[in-house]
Amino acid sequence: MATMNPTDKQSPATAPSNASGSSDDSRPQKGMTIGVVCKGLAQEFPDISISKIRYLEDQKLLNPRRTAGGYRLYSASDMVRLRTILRLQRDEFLPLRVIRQELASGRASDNDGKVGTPETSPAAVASKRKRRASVSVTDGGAMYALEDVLEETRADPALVRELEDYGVIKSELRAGKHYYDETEREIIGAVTELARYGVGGRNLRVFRSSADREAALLQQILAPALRSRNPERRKEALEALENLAAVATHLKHLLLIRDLRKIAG
Amino acid sequence: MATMNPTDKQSPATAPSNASGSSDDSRPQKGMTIGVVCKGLAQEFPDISISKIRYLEDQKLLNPRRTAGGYRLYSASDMVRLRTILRLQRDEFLPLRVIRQELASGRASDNDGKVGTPETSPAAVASKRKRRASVSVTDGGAMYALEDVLEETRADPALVRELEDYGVIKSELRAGKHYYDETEREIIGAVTELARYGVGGRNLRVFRSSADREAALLQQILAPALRSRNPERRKEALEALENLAAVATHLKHLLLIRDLRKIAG
DNA sequence: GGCAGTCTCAAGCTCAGCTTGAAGGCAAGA
DNA sequence: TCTTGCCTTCAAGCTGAGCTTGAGACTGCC
Repeated sequence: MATMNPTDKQSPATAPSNASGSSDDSRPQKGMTIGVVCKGLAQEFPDISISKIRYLEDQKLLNPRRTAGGYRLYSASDMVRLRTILRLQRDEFLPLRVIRQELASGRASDNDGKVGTPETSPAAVASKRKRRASVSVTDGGAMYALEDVLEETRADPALVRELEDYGVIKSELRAGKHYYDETEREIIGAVTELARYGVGGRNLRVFRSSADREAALLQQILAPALRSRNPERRKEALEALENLAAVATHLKHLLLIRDLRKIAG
Repeated sequence: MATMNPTDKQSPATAPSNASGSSDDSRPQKGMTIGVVCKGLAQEFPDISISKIRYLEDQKLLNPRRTAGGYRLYSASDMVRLRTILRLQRDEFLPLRVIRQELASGRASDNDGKVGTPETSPAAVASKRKRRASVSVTDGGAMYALEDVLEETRADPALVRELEDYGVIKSELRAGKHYYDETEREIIGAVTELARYGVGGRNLRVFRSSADREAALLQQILAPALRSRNPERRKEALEALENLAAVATHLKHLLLIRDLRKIAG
């Protein structure tokens, strides 16, 4: 659980109060202070901040307990709620006003469930909205440990190693552990999916090289604007890059489908 | 005009510009001015305004034709697009930046059926229906005349000829006129979009050849099943093919984004 | 020719969603 | 107890998205 918070002070367990530690998780059951909460969320949500958490409370999205002295104390379920809020905001682009309603109406489910919530609602509701993140050129910055990635994607460790060997993915080494950003994680997920159909690691070089070629092409086209000192111009170029990537992907898909149609019929 | 689309709404009722235009509108074929468009959308979107429509164009979400004098002229497909934009904004709370990408990537579909339809059907059905014909290996069969395609996509005729020369698209000749299926039409649309950013026709060979290679790869993997006489097995193989294509496209997009991120700095 | 409709471009406006700073209180180790 | 760092509130400010407004000029149609 290495964190990358800008307001970093890095030390794993600055847990205030003890462990009444009933069970499995090393989570301090008795409630965490706002700073601890913030650090805990920083890896998944790099742009979290203490002031933001306070702001969310101000907006009636949270309501943690308080100590006698007025300190906020966040329980495990507060954490779940907060995580849900941040996910809805980041992935679904919902405004806080709407998130508040979703939560109030019990519609927002958290499929992550470390906490034993019985998950009464139909799964259909949960999967209704798809994840839209990770298709942006500007990286979010969140990092995930190898073990987390493996668990989430249910990928074969050998496959991951193979990918790393082929240079398809590239991890960051920190404190002897591999960390991956969101894109790498999704790449691993996609590759795992392909592997289920029998597409092996060696076939992926095809994909990689064509991606490289296309990237070079797009770069060439936008090179002048990208090199510009003018920040406005640069920002526009980055947006153009994203749009170009989206259109190019769409085009490639269409071409692929067309080819496959020939094959199929 | 001379479309052969089964879902054609050919009702040349030259009714006066009725403000309601509820469901099946009369086709003011030649394009509407911004004021007319605005009034036409006012019932479904009360907070629409002329300046807002212009703003959306400024943000690269629309690109209507112009008269010689500079007046904007909105076609029927412009209207569809605009309506989609407004719906995504109002119902899905998507920011314009994201809507732009959704549209560019062809992901945004227009399922109407607005008023009070409870949509009780399970999500599976909805998402299946949401899939557009042009991304399915089983062709819908609709064909469009060149002139219609040109008008709808606003493509440069020279570009289309170039694409045809490069073998990127292939028309069917019927009664001396070129006809294109839905996929080709979308390919032309995507290419036109790319052309706006300066990606020329000759660059598209890169895309084509990699599509060919990938198609060959997928074919190889599914060849036995595809050759099967058993119709069930064949159907499964076709489904697998579509899934593979979708995942492969996603993977390619991720790889491209990753490369672009390096480029972007 | 006249007049409603439209054009561009720059400036401004509003609101969501935070951030910052000041002035001070709480918790816990030395 | 003291000290140090984390925490508190509150008010003010900032930034970007998403438009609106106004000025001044042009278009298109009767």
